[in-house]
Formats: sequence, structure tokens, C-alpha cells
Amino acid sequence: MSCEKETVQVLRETGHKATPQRLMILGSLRHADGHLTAGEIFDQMRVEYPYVDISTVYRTLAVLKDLRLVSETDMGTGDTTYEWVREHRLHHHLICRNCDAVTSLDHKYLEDLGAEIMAETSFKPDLDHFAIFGLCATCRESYDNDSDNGSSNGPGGAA
Amino acid sequence: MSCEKETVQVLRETGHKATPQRLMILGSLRHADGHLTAGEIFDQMRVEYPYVDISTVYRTLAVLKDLRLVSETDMGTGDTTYEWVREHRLHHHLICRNCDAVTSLDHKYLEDLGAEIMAETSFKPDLDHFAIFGLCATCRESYDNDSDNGSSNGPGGAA
DNA sequence: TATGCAACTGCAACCAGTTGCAGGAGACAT
DNA sequence: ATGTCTCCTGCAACTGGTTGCAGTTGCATA
Repeated sequence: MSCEKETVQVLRETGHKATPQRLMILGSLRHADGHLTAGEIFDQMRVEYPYVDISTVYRTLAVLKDLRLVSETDMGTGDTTYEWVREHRLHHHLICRNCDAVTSLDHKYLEDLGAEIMAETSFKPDLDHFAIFGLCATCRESYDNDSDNGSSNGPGGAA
Repeated sequence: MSCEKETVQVLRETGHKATPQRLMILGSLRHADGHLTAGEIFDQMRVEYPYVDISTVYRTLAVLKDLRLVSETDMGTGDTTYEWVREHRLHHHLICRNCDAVTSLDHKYLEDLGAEIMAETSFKPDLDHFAIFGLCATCRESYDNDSDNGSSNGPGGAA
């Protein structure tokens, strides 16, 4: 719980208030070891405080995202998940658009890309938690008569 | 309109039907030179056929996305746009999370990344139309006392 | 051309997420 | 400890997008 005080300080320093609701949401995120949806956080929170409103959860998540304390990832079909940002634990996800399997991707690939983009365009990309869609090895075998082409997708970003 | 027949064929070959509604949506997308939202397509369509339902537009776009005839991109804050896929015209977007400026990114950066990922993980990523969020050169100057850290985002993909 | 099946449409109900507002609570200064 | 200002919360209304359903239509076959 010592990191809780740190978070409270970050909130105050940026002109935000450390309310009990926010601390509960922060607690849920910090103690979850993976991704949580807004609905899951809401359900957890209602157990000890039934008067919460889902809009409070969304608004708090937006603030935390802005402060870069949590990351937001769209893991496929409309499930936006949130995760506590633990520094030095950068990871990415490869999500198969056929079977929905999720595998991890080492950060080094994106690191190179980020450095390259920054060097040549002066644009500093946020590439620390990407979800990349495609076809996994297993599903590619069933598709092997398909020729090369592609549709696409774009992130849900931090504006 | 010769490419229309080609599209009709693609639809039929994959067990889909070429309905007038779908052809109108295809027409809107093909004649637009940029990105269109579902709502914009819907509005255009209602002019000549007022009985359309927005759900038809969404369902059609989902089919076309599946068939890789259109690409879907989330250009920042909740504006999902659709674009007719013109082969050999791959492009990406760098979107500043501070000022929302959009610049283009050459495909070569992503191409390298895709090849690398495929070689080492056997996962074939869909990297042909990405939206990457971050800070543009101008906005970075105002942020230059900030240290390195980052939140993130993830694509809305083709499942 | 007639027939039959499966896919598609429009409708309506629904769900997730957002927004405006009035009251309530945090935090800073005194 | 008290006051005041501003931010935050919960509520309710709303919007964008999705889903189930029953009737319709495309299209393959004969």
C-alpha cells in the first residue's frame, strides 16, 4: 500500500482529487494481475460500495489514462480493457483474428520501430502496449491458399 | 463501374449476396477519396433510399471488413472510419494525442516489423493500415521536461 | 420460368459508454 | 477547526452501435 500514497500524490500534483471511489478503482487495477474491463471494475467496486455509478468508473479510468497510470487496450471485438502500468514490464499482444488466441510479443520489435519513426519523423509514438491483430501459425495453415493482402485496424488512443 | 462487378463476384464466391443496399454502400466507399464513418455512409445512402436502417450499414461494413474489401481505422477518440482498400496504396497514420494532428507514415517501417514478427513467431500480423498515437514534434517541445514513460493503446481489430 | 433455401433487411428492443446537471466532498488557506 | 472554492459523484437522459426476430429477397437448381 505504499505505492497508493504515491498515486495520491500524482493525483494531487496534477490538480485532481484523491476520492475514495478513485482509490477503490486504483486498488482493483493494482491487485488484478491482468487486464480488467470497466464493467469488471464496476462489479468489484459495488461489493463494498453499492452506490457507485458506472460513469464514475469510466471518468476515473479516463483520468488515470491521461496521467499514464493505467493503459487502455482494445483486445479484439469491443472489449476495452484497462491495466495498471508497471514500469519496465512492457509487453504487447498478438491476437489471432480467426481463433482469438493471444500470445505475447517482446518489446524489442516495437522499440526498434519507435526509434526509427522518431528519428525520421520527429514524432514520438506511444508504442508500449500494443495489440496487433493477424493470423496465428495454426490458423495460417488453414488459410494457406489465400494470397497476400490485408485489411486493417487502428488503435483506440490516448487523445 | 467495372470494378463493381468484380466486387459482386467476390461477394457471391464467398457465399454472400449482392443486394442493392450493399452496392450502395460499396459505391459510397469507392467514390469517397478518404475515410468515411458509418453515419456518413448512412446519410449519403438515405438520400436515394430513405428506408435503410443504420444496422444494415454496420452489418455490411462488418462483412466487407471480413472480406478485406474495406479497412477499419479508429482515428482517435471514438471515430471509427472505413475506407475502400486500394491495393498497393498502403499507408499509416501518426496521430498526436495532444493536438490531434495526423501525419502519414511510409509503409516500409511496418513492413520490416511485420516480416520480423512473422519470421520469429510464425504469427502473420495485419499491419497494412495502422493508426499510431503519440506526440508530434511540435507538442514534444512543450513536454520536453517530461521524462520517458508511456501509457498506451491498442487497435480495434478484425476478429 | 418456377421453386426452395439461406442470407439479408428493417424494425424494435437492447447494451455500453457519454454527457449535463445539481448536490456533495476534498483540499488548501486561514 | 473552519470556510470557501473547485472538482467529483450519482443520477438520468442520451447517443452510437449491436442483436433477435419475422418477413423478404437473392440466387442456385431444376
